[in-house]
Amino acid sequence: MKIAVPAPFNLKYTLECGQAFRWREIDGWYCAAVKGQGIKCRQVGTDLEFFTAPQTDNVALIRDYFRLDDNLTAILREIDKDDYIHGAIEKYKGLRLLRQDPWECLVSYICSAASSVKKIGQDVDRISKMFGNKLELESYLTHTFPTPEALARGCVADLCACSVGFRSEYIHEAAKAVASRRLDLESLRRKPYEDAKQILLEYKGIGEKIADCVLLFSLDKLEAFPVDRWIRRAMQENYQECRDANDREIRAFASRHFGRYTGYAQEYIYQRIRDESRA
DNA sequence: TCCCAGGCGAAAG
DNA sequence: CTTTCGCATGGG
Repeated sequence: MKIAVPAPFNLKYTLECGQAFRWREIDGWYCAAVKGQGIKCRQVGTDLEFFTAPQTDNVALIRDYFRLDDNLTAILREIDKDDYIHGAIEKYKGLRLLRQDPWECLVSYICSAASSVKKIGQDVDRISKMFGNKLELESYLTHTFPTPEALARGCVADLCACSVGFRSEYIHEAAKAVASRRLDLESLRRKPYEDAKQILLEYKGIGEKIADCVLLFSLDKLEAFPVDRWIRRAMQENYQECRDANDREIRAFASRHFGRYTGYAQEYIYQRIRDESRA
């Protein structure tokens, strides 16, 4: 299956920027399990070629997951407020936020605390292999991310075996909350950003940064601006107003500086600071 | 071997 | 209220 994607669109930047953790590049194709479906895809110019399974040719899934309805040109124009982010926009133009599954996103970012992008992917893979279902797509073998019920049924020791360490109890508690309907992640999509965030903050292991990541990467809160150690450094070093700012002040500055799409600004800045410090 | 990693919660100031 | 420290584990 092949669809034309709206420019700008860059699949590599979108899948390798560190917002999602289970994509693997094999022979020029990106493969992953997304929302219970296997996806294998590649970009050829302005086309996105893909396979999905077990539902074949699932265009709706692709359009939703890659946020193809976002007018990225208009969004980038709106956040292009200064030289620093302008440089990031020029270099990473086509990077799109994803609309991930909220449950997988929540667990992934609970795993992200004091970890690395590589290890998070390993953790989520181990969790999927232990608790998820087998999935085959065009000879690519993987596992779906487990349902909250599957994780809630498991024990904390099994999660520990996935090498998530001190995060295992946080994950298990979240699984029980979602499986029991005490926490309805999908309902947060319809609530105002601040209300949704306060609900997530009630759970152990979910702080300001992780809540913002879940809201931004899976629940359509483009006004969220997750502040991690990299973003903190980038903002303090490049914005006079943030020189001595704490995380709360950095979020407040970003919100008034970049406007309603500050979450997109965060992802472009994250890419720039990561690339420049890798050198 | 040592240090760091898309933080967080609890203790201490 | 803000700052400091311990936390499990794997990778560089």
